[in-house]
Amino acid sequence: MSLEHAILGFLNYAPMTGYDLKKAFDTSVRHFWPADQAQIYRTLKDLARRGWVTVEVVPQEDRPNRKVYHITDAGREELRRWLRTPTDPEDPRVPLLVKVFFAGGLTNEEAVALLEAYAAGLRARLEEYARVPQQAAHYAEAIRSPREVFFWTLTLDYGVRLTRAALEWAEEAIRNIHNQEES
Amino acid sequence: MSLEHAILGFLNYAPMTGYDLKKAFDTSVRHFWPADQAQIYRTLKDLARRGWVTVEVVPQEDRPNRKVYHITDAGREELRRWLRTPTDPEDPRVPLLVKVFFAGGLTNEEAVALLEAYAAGLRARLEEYARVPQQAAHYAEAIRSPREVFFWTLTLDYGVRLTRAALEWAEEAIRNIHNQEES
DNA sequence: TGATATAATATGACCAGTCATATATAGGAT
DNA sequence: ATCCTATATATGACTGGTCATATTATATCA
Repeated sequence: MSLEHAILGFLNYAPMTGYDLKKAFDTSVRHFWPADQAQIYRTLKDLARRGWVTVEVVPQEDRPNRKVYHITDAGREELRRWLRTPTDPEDPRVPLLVKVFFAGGLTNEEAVALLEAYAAGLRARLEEYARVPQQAAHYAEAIRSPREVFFWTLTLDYGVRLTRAALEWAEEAIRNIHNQEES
Repeated sequence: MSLEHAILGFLNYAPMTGYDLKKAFDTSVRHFWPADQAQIYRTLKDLARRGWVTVEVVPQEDRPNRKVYHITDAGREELRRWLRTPTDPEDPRVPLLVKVFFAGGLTNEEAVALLEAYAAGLRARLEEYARVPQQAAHYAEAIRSPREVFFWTLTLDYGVRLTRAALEWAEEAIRNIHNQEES
Protein backbone atom coordinates (compact mmCIF):
# COMPACT_ATOMS: atom_id res chain seq x y z
CA MET A 1 0.00 0.00 0.00
CA SER A 2 1.50 3.33 -1.04
CA LEU A 3 -1.10 5.51 0.66
CA GLU A 4 0.19 4.94 4.17
CA HIS A 5 3.72 5.72 3.11
CA ALA A 6 2.72 8.78 1.13
CA ILE A 7 1.03 10.04 4.29
CA LEU A 8 4.22 9.41 6.23
CA GLY A 9 6.06 11.33 3.54
CA PHE A 10 3.84 14.36 3.98
CA LEU A 11 3.90 14.19 7.77
CA ASN A 12 7.67 14.11 7.52
CA TYR A 13 7.47 17.58 5.99
CA ALA A 14 5.18 18.89 8.72
CA PRO A 15 2.47 17.78 11.19
CA MET A 16 -0.95 17.79 9.55
CA THR A 17 -4.58 16.88 9.98
CA GLY A 18 -6.47 14.49 7.72
CA TYR A 19 -8.07 17.49 6.15
CA ASP A 20 -4.70 19.08 5.40
CA LEU A 21 -3.46 15.81 3.96
CA LYS A 22 -6.36 15.63 1.55
CA LYS A 23 -5.40 19.05 0.24
CA ALA A 24 -1.74 18.08 0.06
CA PHE A 25 -2.57 15.02 -2.03
CA ASP A 26 -4.90 16.93 -4.31
CA THR A 27 -2.32 19.58 -5.09
CA SER A 28 0.70 17.36 -5.62
CA VAL A 29 0.57 13.60 -6.07
CA ARG A 30 -3.04 13.24 -7.20
CA HIS A 31 -1.91 12.47 -10.76
CA PHE A 32 -0.23 9.26 -9.79
CA TRP A 33 -1.80 8.54 -6.42
CA PRO A 34 -5.27 9.96 -5.85
CA ALA A 35 -6.40 9.71 -2.24
CA ASP A 36 -9.93 9.31 -1.02
CA GLN A 37 -10.89 11.34 2.02
CA ALA A 38 -12.42 8.42 3.88
CA GLN A 39 -9.40 6.30 3.14
CA ILE A 40 -7.02 8.94 4.49
CA TYR A 41 -8.80 9.01 7.83
CA ARG A 42 -8.91 5.25 8.08
CA THR A 43 -5.24 4.98 7.21
CA LEU A 44 -4.28 7.62 9.79
CA LYS A 45 -6.02 5.55 12.44
CA ASP A 46 -4.02 2.55 11.28
CA LEU A 47 -0.73 4.45 11.29
CA ALA A 48 -1.40 5.53 14.88
CA ARG A 49 -2.16 1.95 15.85
CA ARG A 50 1.22 0.93 14.51
CA GLY A 51 3.03 3.71 16.32
CA TRP A 52 4.25 5.46 13.21
CA VAL A 53 2.34 8.64 14.05
CA THR A 54 0.92 10.28 17.18
CA VAL A 55 -2.22 12.37 17.49
CA GLU A 56 -2.43 15.78 19.05
CA VAL A 57 -5.99 16.94 19.56
CA VAL A 58 -6.39 20.69 19.12
CA PRO A 59 -9.75 21.86 20.46
CA GLN A 60 -11.77 24.28 18.38
CA GLU A 61 -15.03 26.08 18.93
CA ASP A 62 -17.86 25.77 16.47
CA ARG A 63 -16.22 23.04 14.43
CA PRO A 64 -14.73 19.60 15.00
CA ASN A 65 -11.48 19.47 16.91
CA ARG A 66 -8.41 19.28 14.75
CA LYS A 67 -6.49 16.06 15.10
CA VAL A 68 -2.96 16.96 14.18
CA TYR A 69 -0.81 13.96 13.31
CA HIS A 70 2.93 13.90 13.99
CA ILE A 71 5.35 11.39 12.53
CA THR A 72 7.33 9.41 15.13
CA ASP A 73 10.90 8.15 14.95
CA ALA A 74 9.55 4.71 14.13
CA GLY A 75 7.51 6.31 11.36
CA ARG A 76 10.54 8.08 9.96
CA GLU A 77 12.44 4.81 9.98
CA GLU A 78 9.60 3.03 8.23
CA LEU A 79 9.47 5.79 5.62
CA ARG A 80 13.16 5.41 4.87
CA ARG A 81 12.89 1.64 4.77
CA TRP A 82 10.04 1.82 2.31
CA LEU A 83 11.75 4.43 0.14
CA ARG A 84 14.70 2.14 -0.34
CA THR A 85 12.65 -0.97 -1.06
CA PRO A 86 12.27 -1.88 -4.75
CA THR A 87 8.78 -1.13 -5.95
CA ASP A 88 5.91 -3.52 -6.59
CA PRO A 89 5.13 -3.41 -10.30
CA GLU A 90 2.19 -1.20 -11.10
CA ASP A 91 -1.23 -2.52 -11.96
CA PRO A 92 -1.22 -2.93 -15.74
CA ARG A 93 -4.99 -2.59 -16.19
CA VAL A 94 -5.96 -0.45 -19.19
CA PRO A 95 -9.72 -0.62 -19.79
CA LEU A 96 -9.41 0.90 -23.24
CA LEU A 97 -7.21 -1.93 -24.44
CA VAL A 98 -9.83 -4.49 -23.49
CA LYS A 99 -12.19 -2.73 -25.85
CA VAL A 100 -9.58 -2.43 -28.57
CA PHE A 101 -8.83 -6.13 -28.28
CA PHE A 102 -12.45 -6.97 -29.02
CA ALA A 103 -13.02 -4.07 -31.42
CA GLY A 104 -13.15 -6.31 -34.50
CA GLY A 105 -16.92 -6.33 -34.10
CA LEU A 106 -17.14 -2.56 -34.48
CA THR A 107 -17.22 -0.59 -37.71
CA ASN A 108 -14.15 1.48 -38.55
CA GLU A 109 -16.06 4.63 -37.65
CA GLU A 110 -17.01 3.26 -34.26
CA ALA A 111 -13.47 2.15 -33.54
CA VAL A 112 -12.10 5.53 -34.55
CA ALA A 113 -14.64 7.27 -32.34
CA LEU A 114 -13.50 5.16 -29.41
CA LEU A 115 -9.89 6.14 -29.95
CA GLU A 116 -10.72 9.77 -30.60
CA ALA A 117 -12.52 10.00 -27.28
CA TYR A 118 -9.53 8.43 -25.60
CA ALA A 119 -7.13 10.81 -27.35
CA ALA A 120 -9.25 13.77 -26.26
CA GLY A 121 -8.91 12.62 -22.66
CA LEU A 122 -5.15 12.38 -23.05
CA ARG A 123 -4.91 15.86 -24.50
CA ALA A 124 -6.92 17.20 -21.60
CA ARG A 125 -4.55 15.45 -19.24
CA LEU A 126 -1.56 17.07 -20.90
CA GLU A 127 -3.12 20.46 -20.36
CA GLU A 128 -3.71 19.62 -16.73
CA TYR A 129 -0.08 18.70 -16.32
CA ALA A 130 0.84 22.10 -17.64
CA ARG A 131 -1.14 23.68 -14.83
CA VAL A 132 0.31 21.52 -12.05
CA PRO A 133 3.42 23.60 -11.24
CA GLN A 134 1.43 26.73 -10.43
CA GLN A 135 -1.05 24.81 -8.31
CA ALA A 136 1.67 23.12 -6.37
CA ALA A 137 3.70 26.29 -5.95
CA HIS A 138 0.61 28.05 -4.73
CA TYR A 139 0.12 25.43 -2.08
CA ALA A 140 3.67 24.59 -1.04
CA GLU A 141 4.19 27.16 1.72
CA ALA A 142 7.90 27.22 1.46
CA ILE A 143 9.03 25.67 -1.77
CA ARG A 144 11.28 23.03 -0.42
CA SER A 145 14.89 22.32 -1.31
CA PRO A 146 16.02 22.24 -4.96
CA ARG A 147 16.64 18.55 -4.43
CA GLU A 148 13.03 17.97 -3.51
CA VAL A 149 11.87 20.07 -6.45
CA PHE A 150 14.07 17.96 -8.71
CA PHE A 151 12.39 14.71 -7.68
CA TRP A 152 8.98 16.29 -7.80
CA THR A 153 9.69 17.43 -11.35
CA LEU A 154 10.67 13.89 -12.29
CA THR A 155 7.21 12.63 -11.43
CA LEU A 156 5.60 15.28 -13.56
CA ASP A 157 7.92 14.47 -16.44
CA TYR A 158 6.93 10.82 -16.21
CA GLY A 159 3.29 11.74 -16.60
CA VAL A 160 3.93 13.96 -19.59
CA ARG A 161 6.08 11.41 -21.40
CA LEU A 162 3.75 8.50 -20.85
CA THR A 163 0.72 10.51 -21.83
CA ARG A 164 2.44 11.70 -24.99
CA ALA A 165 3.40 8.14 -25.88
CA ALA A 166 -0.19 7.01 -25.42
CA LEU A 167 -1.41 9.90 -27.53
CA GLU A 168 1.00 9.10 -30.34
CA TRP A 169 -0.16 5.50 -30.23
CA ALA A 170 -3.81 6.53 -30.45
CA GLU A 171 -3.20 8.93 -33.31
CA GLU A 172 -1.28 6.38 -35.31
CA ALA A 173 -3.91 3.75 -34.58
CA ILE A 174 -6.60 6.05 -35.93
CA ARG A 175 -4.63 6.58 -39.12
CA ASN A 176 -4.16 2.84 -39.54
CA ILE A 177 -7.76 1.91 -38.98
CA HIS A 178 -8.67 3.79 -42.14
CA ASN A 179 -6.60 1.32 -44.14
CA GLN A 180 -8.47 -1.57 -42.56
CA GLU A 181 -11.05 -3.48 -44.54
CA GLU A 182 -14.19 -3.93 -42.54
CA SER A 183 -14.85 -7.63 -42.28
CA MET B 1 -15.93 -3.38 -14.76
CA SER B 2 -14.01 -4.63 -17.78
CA LEU B 3 -13.75 -8.22 -16.63
CA GLU B 4 -17.35 -9.09 -17.28
CA HIS B 5 -17.19 -7.59 -20.74
CA ALA B 6 -13.92 -9.26 -21.58
CA ILE B 7 -15.57 -12.55 -20.67
CA LEU B 8 -18.46 -11.70 -22.96
CA GLY B 9 -15.90 -10.93 -25.65
CA PHE B 10 -14.33 -14.36 -25.34
CA LEU B 11 -17.65 -16.16 -25.14
CA ASN B 12 -18.61 -14.35 -28.32
CA TYR B 13 -15.77 -16.20 -30.04
CA ALA B 14 -16.87 -19.58 -28.67
CA PRO B 15 -18.64 -21.18 -25.71
CA MET B 16 -16.22 -21.85 -22.87
CA THR B 17 -15.87 -22.95 -19.28
CA GLY B 18 -14.38 -20.84 -16.53
CA TYR B 19 -11.28 -22.94 -16.79
CA ASP B 20 -10.99 -22.27 -20.52
CA LEU B 21 -11.49 -18.58 -19.91
CA LYS B 22 -8.65 -18.45 -17.44
CA LYS B 23 -6.37 -19.86 -20.11
CA ALA B 24 -7.72 -17.47 -22.72
CA PHE B 25 -6.97 -14.49 -20.47
CA ASP B 26 -3.53 -15.73 -19.59
CA THR B 27 -2.50 -16.15 -23.21
CA SER B 28 -3.91 -12.95 -24.63
CA VAL B 29 -5.07 -9.99 -22.54
CA ARG B 30 -3.18 -10.69 -19.33
CA HIS B 31 -0.81 -7.79 -20.02
CA PHE B 32 -3.51 -5.19 -19.74
CA TRP B 33 -6.21 -7.10 -17.90
CA PRO B 34 -5.06 -9.94 -15.68
CA ALA B 35 -7.90 -12.12 -14.46
CA ASP B 36 -8.05 -13.98 -11.20
CA GLN B 37 -9.49 -17.49 -11.33
CA ALA B 38 -11.86 -16.96 -8.41
CA GLN B 39 -13.01 -13.69 -9.90
CA ILE B 40 -13.78 -15.32 -13.25
CA TYR B 41 -16.06 -17.87 -11.64
CA ARG B 42 -17.84 -15.28 -9.56
CA THR B 43 -18.31 -13.05 -12.57
CA LEU B 44 -19.70 -15.90 -14.67
CA LYS B 45 -22.31 -16.50 -12.00
CA ASP B 46 -23.18 -12.84 -12.16
CA LEU B 47 -23.40 -12.80 -15.95
CA ALA B 48 -25.78 -15.74 -15.81
CA ARG B 49 -27.92 -13.94 -13.25
CA ARG B 50 -28.22 -11.02 -15.64
CA GLY B 51 -29.16 -13.23 -18.55
CA TRP B 52 -26.10 -12.40 -20.64
CA VAL B 53 -24.91 -15.99 -20.66
CA THR B 54 -26.47 -19.42 -20.20
CA VAL B 55 -24.91 -22.47 -18.62
CA GLU B 56 -24.73 -25.90 -20.18
CA VAL B 57 -23.63 -28.57 -17.75
CA VAL B 58 -21.57 -31.27 -19.41
CA PRO B 59 -21.26 -34.28 -17.11
CA GLN B 60 -17.86 -35.89 -16.73
CA GLU B 61 -16.63 -38.89 -14.84
CA ASP B 62 -13.81 -38.61 -12.35
CA ARG B 63 -13.68 -34.84 -12.39
CA PRO B 64 -16.04 -31.92 -11.86
CA ASN B 65 -18.70 -31.44 -14.50
CA ARG B 66 -17.83 -28.87 -17.11
CA LYS B 67 -20.05 -25.83 -17.03
CA VAL B 68 -19.94 -24.49 -20.54
CA TYR B 69 -21.08 -20.90 -20.81
CA HIS B 70 -22.82 -19.59 -23.93
CA ILE B 71 -23.37 -15.93 -24.72
CA THR B 72 -27.02 -14.96 -25.25
CA ASP B 73 -28.48 -12.39 -27.63
CA ALA B 74 -28.82 -10.01 -24.71
CA GLY B 75 -25.17 -10.63 -23.93
CA ARG B 76 -24.13 -9.92 -27.48
CA GLU B 77 -26.10 -6.69 -27.40
CA GLU B 78 -24.49 -5.70 -24.12
CA LEU B 79 -21.06 -6.45 -25.55
CA ARG B 80 -21.69 -4.19 -28.54
CA ARG B 81 -23.12 -1.47 -26.35
CA TRP B 82 -20.10 -1.56 -24.10
CA LEU B 83 -17.66 -1.63 -27.02
CA ARG B 84 -19.11 1.58 -28.38
CA THR B 85 -19.19 3.38 -25.00
CA PRO B 86 -16.32 5.80 -24.35
CA THR B 87 -13.94 4.36 -21.82
CA ASP B 88 -13.53 5.24 -18.16
CA PRO B 89 -10.08 6.73 -17.70
CA GLU B 90 -7.58 4.25 -16.37
CA ASP B 91 -6.40 4.21 -12.80
CA PRO B 92 -3.34 6.46 -12.75
CA ARG B 93 -1.68 4.84 -9.72
CA VAL B 94 2.09 4.42 -10.13
CA PRO B 95 3.64 3.26 -6.85
CA LEU B 96 7.15 4.09 -8.05
CA LEU B 97 6.29 7.75 -8.50
CA VAL B 98 5.16 8.03 -4.90
CA LYS B 99 8.64 6.96 -3.89
CA VAL B 100 10.30 9.27 -6.38
CA PHE B 101 8.24 12.17 -5.08
CA PHE B 102 9.60 11.64 -1.59
CA ALA B 103 13.06 10.52 -2.71
CA GLY B 104 14.75 13.73 -1.57
CA GLY B 105 15.54 11.94 1.67
CA LEU B 106 17.55 9.26 -0.11
CA THR B 107 21.17 9.44 -1.19
CA ASN B 108 21.85 9.66 -4.91
CA GLU B 109 23.01 6.04 -4.89
CA GLU B 110 19.81 4.88 -3.22
CA ALA B 111 17.67 6.84 -5.65
CA VAL B 112 19.56 5.44 -8.61
CA ALA B 113 19.19 1.91 -7.27
CA LEU B 114 15.45 2.43 -7.02
CA LEU B 115 15.25 3.54 -10.64
CA GLU B 116 17.61 0.82 -11.85
CA ALA B 117 15.41 -1.84 -10.31
CA TYR B 118 12.41 -0.28 -11.97
CA ALA B 119 14.20 -0.11 -15.32
CA ALA B 120 15.16 -3.76 -15.01
CA GLY B 121 11.52 -4.66 -14.56
CA LEU B 122 10.61 -2.66 -17.66
CA ARG B 123 13.26 -4.38 -19.74
CA ALA B 124 11.96 -7.75 -18.61
CA ARG B 125 8.50 -6.66 -19.62
CA LEU B 126 9.71 -5.70 -23.08
CA GLU B 127 11.16 -9.17 -23.50
CA GLU B 128 7.89 -10.69 -22.42
CA TYR B 129 6.05 -8.66 -25.00
CA ALA B 130 8.36 -10.09 -27.64
CA ARG B 131 7.22 -13.56 -26.67
CA VAL B 132 3.50 -12.80 -26.67
CA PRO B 133 2.76 -13.39 -30.37
CA GLN B 134 4.00 -16.98 -30.29
CA GLN B 135 2.13 -17.77 -27.11
CA ALA B 136 -1.07 -16.34 -28.45
CA ALA B 137 -0.69 -18.01 -31.84
CA HIS B 138 -0.06 -21.29 -30.09
CA TYR B 139 -3.29 -20.95 -28.18
CA ALA B 140 -5.62 -19.34 -30.72
CA GLU B 141 -7.05 -22.45 -32.37
CA ALA B 142 -8.00 -20.75 -35.58
CA ILE B 143 -6.20 -17.46 -35.86
CA ARG B 144 -9.14 -15.20 -36.37
CA SER B 145 -9.74 -12.70 -39.12
CA PRO B 146 -7.00 -10.27 -40.17
CA ARG B 147 -9.19 -7.55 -38.74
CA GLU B 148 -9.11 -9.16 -35.33
CA VAL B 149 -5.38 -9.68 -35.57
CA PHE B 150 -5.02 -6.01 -36.42
CA PHE B 151 -6.76 -4.87 -33.25
CA TRP B 152 -4.96 -7.43 -31.16
CA THR B 153 -1.67 -6.12 -32.52
CA LEU B 154 -2.67 -2.61 -31.54
CA THR B 155 -2.92 -3.61 -27.89
CA LEU B 156 0.53 -5.15 -27.98
CA ASP B 157 1.93 -2.06 -29.66
CA TYR B 158 0.49 0.09 -26.89
CA GLY B 159 2.30 -1.95 -24.27
CA VAL B 160 5.60 -1.76 -26.10
CA ARG B 161 5.41 1.98 -26.68
CA LEU B 162 4.40 2.86 -23.15
CA THR B 163 7.01 0.58 -21.64
CA ARG B 164 9.70 2.10 -23.85
CA ALA B 165 8.64 5.59 -22.85
CA ALA B 166 8.84 4.65 -19.18
CA LEU B 167 12.26 3.11 -19.73
CA GLU B 168 13.58 6.20 -21.46
CA TRP B 169 12.28 8.30 -18.61
CA ALA B 170 14.01 6.10 -16.04
CA GLU B 171 17.29 6.08 -17.93
CA GLU B 172 17.32 9.82 -18.31
CA ALA B 173 16.36 10.27 -14.68
CA ILE B 174 19.31 8.12 -13.62
CA ARG B 175 21.65 10.24 -15.72
CA ASN B 176 20.26 13.43 -14.19
CA ILE B 177 20.49 12.27 -10.61
CA HIS B 178 24.26 12.18 -10.95
CA ASN B 179 24.27 15.92 -11.51
CA GLN B 180 22.25 16.45 -8.34
CA GLU B 181 23.88 17.79 -5.23
CA GLU B 182 22.93 15.74 -2.23
CA SER B 183 21.33 18.07 0.28
C1' DT C 1 7.58 -43.88 -4.06
C1' DG C 2 6.39 -39.39 -3.86
C1' DA C 3 5.84 -35.02 -5.85
C1' DT C 4 3.87 -32.30 -9.31
C1' DA C 5 0.78 -31.10 -13.12
C1' DT C 6 -3.82 -31.18 -15.34
C1' DA C 7 -8.66 -30.75 -15.35
C1' DA C 8 -12.55 -28.19 -13.08
C1' DT C 9 -15.26 -25.62 -9.79
C1' DA C 10 -15.91 -23.37 -5.51
C1' DT C 11 -15.76 -20.80 -0.94
C1' DG C 12 -14.18 -17.83 2.87
C1' DA C 13 -11.31 -14.30 4.57
C1' DC C 14 -9.41 -10.35 3.48
C1' DC C 15 -7.96 -5.68 1.46
C1' DA C 16 -7.82 -1.12 -0.59
C1' DG C 17 -10.57 1.93 -2.27
C1' DT C 18 -15.19 4.43 -3.52
C1' DC C 19 -19.47 6.67 -2.59
C1' DA C 20 -22.97 8.50 0.10
C1' DT C 21 -24.04 10.45 4.05
C1' DA C 22 -23.86 12.51 8.83
C1' DT C 23 -22.62 16.29 11.97
C1' DA C 24 -21.97 21.41 12.97
C1' DT C 25 -21.18 26.35 12.04
C1' DA C 26 -19.87 30.48 9.44
C1' DG C 27 -19.68 33.25 5.54
C1' DG C 28 -20.36 34.49 0.85
C1' DA C 29 -22.88 34.16 -3.48
C1' DT C 30 -27.26 33.94 -6.33
C1' DA D 1 -34.15 33.54 1.47
C1' DT D 2 -31.62 29.87 -0.12
C1' DC D 3 -27.80 27.55 -1.67
C1' DC D 4 -23.06 26.58 -1.78
C1' DT D 5 -18.42 26.42 0.13
C1' DA D 6 -15.05 25.88 3.73
C1' DT D 7 -13.65 23.62 7.94
C1' DA D 8 -13.15 18.90 10.07
C1' DT D 9 -13.97 14.09 11.22
C1' DA D 10 -16.41 9.87 10.80
C1' DT D 11 -19.20 5.61 9.52
C1' DG D 12 -21.66 2.10 6.72
C1' DA D 13 -22.46 -0.23 2.54
C1' DC D 14 -20.45 -1.74 -1.25
C1' DT D 15 -17.17 -3.33 -5.09
C1' DG D 16 -13.56 -5.51 -7.54
C1' DG D 17 -10.00 -8.09 -6.76
C1' DT D 18 -6.43 -11.34 -4.27
C1' DC D 19 -4.94 -15.34 -1.78
C1' DA D 20 -5.34 -19.61 0.29
C1' DT D 21 -7.54 -23.61 0.31
C1' DA D 22 -10.71 -27.61 -0.75
C1' DT D 23 -12.23 -31.52 -3.66
C1' DT D 24 -11.16 -35.56 -6.80
C1' DA D 25 -9.05 -38.46 -10.33
C1' DT D 26 -5.50 -39.30 -13.78
C1' DA D 27 -1.06 -38.83 -15.71
C1' DT D 28 3.66 -37.71 -15.71
C1' DC D 29 8.25 -37.12 -13.98
C1' DA D 30 12.28 -37.69 -11.07
